This record gives sequence, structure tokens and C-alpha cells, in this order.
Amino acid sequence: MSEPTDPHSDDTPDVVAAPEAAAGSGLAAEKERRLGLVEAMRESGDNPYPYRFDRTHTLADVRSGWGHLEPGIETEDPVSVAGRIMLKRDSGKLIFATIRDRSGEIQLFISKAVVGDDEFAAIKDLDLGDWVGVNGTVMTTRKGELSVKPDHVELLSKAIRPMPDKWHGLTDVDTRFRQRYADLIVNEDARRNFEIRHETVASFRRTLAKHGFIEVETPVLHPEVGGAHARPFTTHHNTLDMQLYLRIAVELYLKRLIVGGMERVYEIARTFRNEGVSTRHNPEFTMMELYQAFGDWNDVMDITEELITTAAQDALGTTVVEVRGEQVDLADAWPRKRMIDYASEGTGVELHPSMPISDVRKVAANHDVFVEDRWGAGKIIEELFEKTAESSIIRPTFVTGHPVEISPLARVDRNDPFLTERFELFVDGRELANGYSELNDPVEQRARFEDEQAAKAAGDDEAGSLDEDYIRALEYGMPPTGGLGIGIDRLAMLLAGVDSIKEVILFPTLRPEVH
RNA sequence: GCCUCUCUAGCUCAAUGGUAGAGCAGUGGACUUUUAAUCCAUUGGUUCUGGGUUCGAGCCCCAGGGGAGGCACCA
Repeated sequence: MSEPTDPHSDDTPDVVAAPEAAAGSGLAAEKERRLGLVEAMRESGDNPYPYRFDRTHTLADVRSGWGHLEPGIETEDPVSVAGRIMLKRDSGKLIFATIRDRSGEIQLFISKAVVGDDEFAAIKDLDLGDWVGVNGTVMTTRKGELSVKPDHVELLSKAIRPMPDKWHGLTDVDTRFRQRYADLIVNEDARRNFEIRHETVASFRRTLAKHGFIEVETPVLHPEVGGAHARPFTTHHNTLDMQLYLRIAVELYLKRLIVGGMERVYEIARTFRNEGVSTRHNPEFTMMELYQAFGDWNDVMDITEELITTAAQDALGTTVVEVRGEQVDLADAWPRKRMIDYASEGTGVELHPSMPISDVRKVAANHDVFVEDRWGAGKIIEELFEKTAESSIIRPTFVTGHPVEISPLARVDRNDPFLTERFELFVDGRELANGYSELNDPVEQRARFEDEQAAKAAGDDEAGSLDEDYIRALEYGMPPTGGLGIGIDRLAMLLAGVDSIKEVILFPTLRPEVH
């Protein structure tokens, strides 16, 4: 409702378009024409936006029920179907229309003799993009096309705006992401990508339930930043007058639940990181994190393989995916290899976080790896791994044994005090998952946090804060625990075979549209 | 933040610095078994925005905006 004080309400030359302005067929004229049809329906007592429709069959139901019909058969089997008009072929006293619902498409065989002159005229006025409900019988045409022959076609919702090109669809990537609704209407690939994403998440939930994991929800608004190494979004609560951060991870909350005795928990968590946008990064993304009491990193690597392989089978019907042109069977065992071994091979120098920092710096300098003064040997080795090896890991591989310095929440390797029992899963050069034997010693955890605070004081603005409540929780005793995080978006990219994270996020972060 | 590319009708795309076009969609007409239906006719433009060069700019130059890719950032 526009108020009388609305500055635009006095001069409204373009609000009520003059009939002359509706001439032609630009967008404005097209909308005007369709609105005219809406108005005409209302004047004749028909609702162009009725409240509901009784559907007896989805279009897939019709296909599975009658798909075997020979050409040229007319049944008397009644069906009520509904969908959006995607194509229309008008051939005089017959109209062929293709409608689509979520399950598929089917042709309407609309005969003037069957529906009558008045309704046939109304059907002629339907536009591509309109939603219709149809009561009719199932038949096949002479050429064998399975069709519904309507007794009655009812407009369920009038489309005022024309659909994108019926053949070429929508290719402009900007419009595809901004107007995802239009993308989904016309682009089969877009619908498929989100179906794969859905199947992946649904599969995860089934696998996790099978293993006795409980799904939980923990806060999105965090008073402290922790659980990962990233810059947060900051926000403010008015009545509490406190600064809050959108979560960068859910790790510290889920482990509190392990302390509480919940034993096996997971969360499919929208997570936020205040970082650049790229084909692999969206500021908000989804991680599945799980924690399993009495387990360690080996248990967690096993469940990682099971989750992802099962998800591929469920979403694609196969465990074989194509990565950079190579057929990769996810069901093959995934190799495990230490980060320091990758870095050593990549540089030709035997590297270990125990070696003198000056030696590691020399290797870094030889490989053009930038080094901050505050970095220790462990951090530099990680940089060397990323520089020399990361992008060449095509097949799913667990990179293991991250240095303690870069893993403040992971437990020290039982065989090497400089490394942790940690792994990251890499596929196609991308990190897909991260997990470890969880550090549960409150005294050591405090010391690790304090080291991190030192890094923060030295200028690392991605370091977390010292979470006293988390330490308090550990002081009550956390059982030995294995933890895991899987990037759902990146996994969906892998399974869908797309190169941009925006293809698997319905509404990716974009700058606001300018008009 | 930096570099490269890109932006023309609702959609998909053309247009040597010289009158902005086509297909689809739309409109009018023909057609009772079409399949992106076909056939005839036809409407539709702030060429992203603002400057500049030029007799003349969709095209060349500058600035700005959106997007994409790459780099940087990114456990």
C-alpha cells in the first residue's frame, strides 16, 4: 500500500500504463498483455490464482503407469495432473502442450471437440510459464507420445513475466545466479546439481543414523571465535549489548556435547567465513561435523570413506566420478600419506617440524614460499606442502600427520611429539574434509590456546580466542574422541562434476543488483 | 585488493567507425496427431552508466558499475 505521503504517488505516469504504452512486445508490453488476461478472467468470475488443486498423479506416476502403452491407444483411465506449461504447439483445433512438474514432463493433447469452444479459447490464451491443473485421460498419439487428453484445463497460476528462451535456456551466469528461479525453470543441469546435493545430504543422514549418530543444532552466534583458522563476520546484539561472531566452525560446541555424554553427534552446519569469493569459496557454506566418543582418527577416516562413497552411490548410482578427465572409483581404498612426506618429496629435502627453523626457512626461500617471521617449522612445512603437492592430488587421498603448530585442537601423534593424529582429505586438489583424534587434555589444550594467543598478538588476525568455557568443559572430562568435518558444498561439486561452488549453492553470495 | 575477459530486444545471439539485425517468445492469420511443430504477416532497442575522440561511436579512448576466470586471501 502506498501512503498518501509517498513522493511517487502523485505523478504516476508509468504506474498505470497507458494503452499506447502497451503496444508492441517489449517486456513491459508483454506483462501488460498478460495482466490484461488476468483482469479479463476476474471480470468473468474466474480466479487466475485459485487456492488449490487435487492432483491424483505426478507426471512420473503417469509415465510409470502407462509408459508401456502402444502408439495410438486411447484409454479411459482418468488422471489429474498439474504442472507448468513449457511448450505449446497450436495446430488449429488441436493444441499440444508440454507441462512439467518436479517429477518429469508430459504432453497434453487438447482437442477442441473434447473441451468445447469456450474452454479451448481460454486454453489458447495460456502462456508458456503458466501453471495448470488438468483432468483428463491417458492416451498415446499415433507417433507413440504418451499424453494426457484433457477434459478440463484449469489455470492454477498466471505467469506475468515471460520465461527465458525455450530452446537455449538461460546462459548468462549473472542472471542464472541472481534469478535462480529462472535458472531452475529452464536449465536441467541446475535442477540436477541441486538434486545431487540433496541426495548427498540425505545419504549422510542415513549413514550417520545407521552408526548411531544424533543430529544436533548448536549456536550460529558465537561469543568467541574458535574451531578453525579464519576471519569471522562480526555482529552485535542490541539488548545484550555484546559483540557476537557468526560461527566459523561448530567443533567446540559439538565437543562440549561429547563431554556431556552424547557420545556420537553431528551437525550439518551453515558456516560463515569472512574471506574472498572464488570458484571454491562462498562466504557462507555448509559443513558436516561429527564427533565419535571412544574413537580416534582411524575410525574417522573409515567413516569418511563410507559417508562419501555411499553418498556417491545414492546420488549418482555409481561410485565412479570423473576428476579432470580421469575416471576415479571412490570405492577403491584411499591412500594415506603424511604431509611431511609430501613436502619432503616436493622439495627434495627431508623435512620435519623438529628441525631447526633456519633450515626450513632456507627450503622455503628456495621454493619461493613467503614466510612470516612468527611462523614455526610446522607452519612453513604446511606452506611447502600446499605449494609443491596439494594441487597434484587428484584421487581421494588422506594427507596425515599435520604439525602440532597448525593443529591446536588435535591430539599429538602417539608416535611423534611434533605431529598430530590429523588428516585432511584431498580430491582434485581441493580440501574436502578434515579430522583428527581430538585433544582432550584440558591442561595441554590451555597451553595450545595460549600459543595461539601469542600468534594473535604477533599479528595473526585469523587466530581464535581463548575459550575459557571450552576449557572448563574439558575439565569435566572428555572421552577419547575422533572428530571430522566434511565440506558439503565441495563434495556436491565433486559428485555433480562442476567447477564452481556457485553451481551447488542455490543463492550464492553476490553483490546487490543495481537497477 | 590486483590482472584479463565480458555486458546489444524478455531470452539466445549478429552487426569493417557509416540507417542496430536474426531466431525464440509476443501479436494477427492458416492448420485435428504435433515433438524446439510448420507456413504467411508483424510489434518490440537508454547497445550497462557517464564523459571523450570523430563529420559520424554498439564498435576507439577514459572513468564508473555488474558478472566470469585467474592471482592474492583462504586449516
